[in-house]
Amino acid sequence: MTDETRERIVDAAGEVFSQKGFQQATIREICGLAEANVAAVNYHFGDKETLYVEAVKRAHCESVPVDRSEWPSDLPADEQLRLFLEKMLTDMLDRETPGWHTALIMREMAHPTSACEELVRGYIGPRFELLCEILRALLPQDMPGRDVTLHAFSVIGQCLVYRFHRPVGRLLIGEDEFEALFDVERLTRHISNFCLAGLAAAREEAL
Amino acid sequence: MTDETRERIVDAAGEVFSQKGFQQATIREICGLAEANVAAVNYHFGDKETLYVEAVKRAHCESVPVDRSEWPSDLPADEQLRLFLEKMLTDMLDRETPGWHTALIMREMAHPTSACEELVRGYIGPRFELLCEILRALLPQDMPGRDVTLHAFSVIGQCLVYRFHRPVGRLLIGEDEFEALFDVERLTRHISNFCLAGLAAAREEAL
Amino acid sequence: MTDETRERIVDAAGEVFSQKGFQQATIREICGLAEANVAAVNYHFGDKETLYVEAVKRAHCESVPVDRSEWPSDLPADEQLRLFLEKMLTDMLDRETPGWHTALIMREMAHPTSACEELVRGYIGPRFELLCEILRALLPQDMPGRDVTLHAFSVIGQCLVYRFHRPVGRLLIGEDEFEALFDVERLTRHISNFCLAGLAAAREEAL
Amino acid sequence: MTDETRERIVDAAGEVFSQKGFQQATIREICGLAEANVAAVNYHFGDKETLYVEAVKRAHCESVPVDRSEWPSDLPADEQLRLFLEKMLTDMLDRETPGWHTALIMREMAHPTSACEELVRGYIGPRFELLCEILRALLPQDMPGRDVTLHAFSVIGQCLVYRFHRPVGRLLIGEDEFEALFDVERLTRHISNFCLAGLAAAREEAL
DNA sequence: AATGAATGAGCCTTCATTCAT
DNA sequence: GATGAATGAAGGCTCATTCAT
Repeated sequence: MTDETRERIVDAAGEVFSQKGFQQATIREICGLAEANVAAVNYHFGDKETLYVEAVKRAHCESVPVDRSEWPSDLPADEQLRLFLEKMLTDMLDRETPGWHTALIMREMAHPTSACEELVRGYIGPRFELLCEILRALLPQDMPGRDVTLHAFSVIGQCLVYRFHRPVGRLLIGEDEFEALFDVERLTRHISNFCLAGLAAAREEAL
Repeated sequence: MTDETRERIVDAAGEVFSQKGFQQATIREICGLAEANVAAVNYHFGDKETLYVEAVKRAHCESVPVDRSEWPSDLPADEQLRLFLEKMLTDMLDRETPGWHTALIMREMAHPTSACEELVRGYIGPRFELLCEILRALLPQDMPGRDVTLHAFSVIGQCLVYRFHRPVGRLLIGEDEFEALFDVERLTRHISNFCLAGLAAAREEAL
Repeated sequence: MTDETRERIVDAAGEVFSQKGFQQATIREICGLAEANVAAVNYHFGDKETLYVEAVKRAHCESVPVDRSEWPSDLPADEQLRLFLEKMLTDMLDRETPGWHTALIMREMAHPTSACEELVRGYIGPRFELLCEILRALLPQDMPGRDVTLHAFSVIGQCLVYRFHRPVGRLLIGEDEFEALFDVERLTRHISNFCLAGLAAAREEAL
Repeated sequence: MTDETRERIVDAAGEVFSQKGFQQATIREICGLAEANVAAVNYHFGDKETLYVEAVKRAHCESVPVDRSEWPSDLPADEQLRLFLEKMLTDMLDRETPGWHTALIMREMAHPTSACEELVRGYIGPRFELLCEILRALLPQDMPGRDVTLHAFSVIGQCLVYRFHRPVGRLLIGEDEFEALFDVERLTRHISNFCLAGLAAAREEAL
């Protein structure tokens, strides 16, 4: 009850920021949505930027953390990759997820601000680490870290493209056609197959 | 003389828009760079958005077109893919290229506006078509178009990630480490190997 | 405990008001300095202006009063004038005096507010009266009060100029040069000599 | 006609600034008075402060300059001093003078801003120089410059007190009584007599 | 008695746009 | 054809004040 307004503002801010970005979003709109006074932002956060950082922070703090103790590390590595992709694609593409949390994180990935550093530390970093570990099990043991990284980016890039270039994709192959691709299961299958083949080739080449 | 000003404005607009984006760029800055009057934009283009579209248009019109007659279609398909990747990565990553043309196109890919449609028609589309044709030669002939598209996105996604998520990448693995990856030759080699393995696997699976 | 906060606020207010003036000072800064809540000002004083008046009141209440019983009225009038000037200049110019009391009074003299009336009654008035009495002893006995007043203003004006137009003075004759004048002894000597000559002339003329 | 608005704004700004000071004056009020748009200030001057400086500049530029060639240097020095005082007091006290020019200059003398430096250079400085020259003719020739300065401040101080401490004066001796003193002729006579006696004493002492 | 939270009015500034020449 | 001048809407922010506890 006491800091209900503060909460409402962060929530509204996340909503608006995730849709319009930092510059385009206005404090007035945020406060309108939060049914709060414009001055409340200044009171609770100091300024617009701090509010933005706060929203980003909440976005990743309230996201399901990568709990390594819960990760099925005993699964075969290829299954782990499949699982990883499924989770990642679900997070990014699932239109059922109502909140603005992921949307804001994604926006921050495209337009990093001062909030990005912490986002990388607390959200992106751990996930990236996990992916690298999985890949390492699928790659030659003596492969230099840099090459593992290249593979990780290859995996990630194939997912991100659907999130960040959706409008271009819709124009490119037709709206319906593109939207039909937004099927987590199908994409998971395709990308994991595609990647596993690439990884296997790297293994063979190393022999 | 008469439309020299117009030209200067479009050029300055491309410069500024590509650096700051549509909203952040101001007409005053553009006109300052173009040594023109603030009112000139509205006089010549009507409004800011039209000027933006004009700049995007020029960006892709003056880009080297994908001249299919010049494309070495007689090369082996895997060589073509390698070549395609090299060109794409060079365009996107080469810091030597001074102009704003590519930068603006890339920005439009991330934040599509009304200008995007034409950009897809005149710039992205043809390149995407070319890629799909190359891939079709490397994939089972009876593969449905939708699956070819999936492969095309897999190829493109691996390239775009370096362009659009550079800041995150730098934070993720360290500035120097990440910049060291920005080597067109290395990336071309990695991505083409990775993709060719994936494509080969799709061929085998179809047997 | 109960009105300790109140005291702290008045003290902080005097500090801040004396440095920044009424408008420029903010309740937040005052309360920050007093380690009190922003609402405390309105709670204890009603509004900002009342607090200001309170600070001015304390400034002159806690100032050393002109205790006529202690004033060496038996001294020769010219010595009394010299003493008066020395006290006045010391109060106004002595940089050693740390408190905000005089500073606030001086500010109020330059920008009178509603607090001024009481300040005149309790602080300035008595001092002015004393000066007039001293001058009357040095002027023709039948001189009209209005002319005595003129002389009093002449005396005061010569002192105030150093307090209120210091910045201009520094620009006018150079910073170091001007600051060198800020020597109470020197100024006392000069002004008293100057004035005594003027007073003597008035006496002679009256003969 | 062309920059009529600009002129109107400076004029209105001078009016408002001279009455309310820099902080208290609002662009809105100034533009309201000038019948101009708020944005016009930004267009013509960049910001509020620059406008203020501009107003101060005009205030002293349009003031009657101290044209040394027109100054009656052949008059006896005591007559020159009388004349100087008359002019100074007229400028400062004459309620007939309609413009805001002097009022703004006076305000700047009490609360110097960045505009003060130029004001001293172009307005106050020359007048001060003139006064010093006059005084030098009335003081021992070998008197150190610093002591001449002291005398100059004594002269000026007696004038300024009527301008800057009028409210206190009114409270001190009664409104009507004080306003009755605002007679340029009477003040000129008193101050010049008072000063000439002081100067004469300094001469005699030097013998 | 005292305070953290919230408010509303207002300020300076910015910007794309329009107007008058 | 082209521009300097002017505009109105809006934005972020500040501040004294009030409210609810």
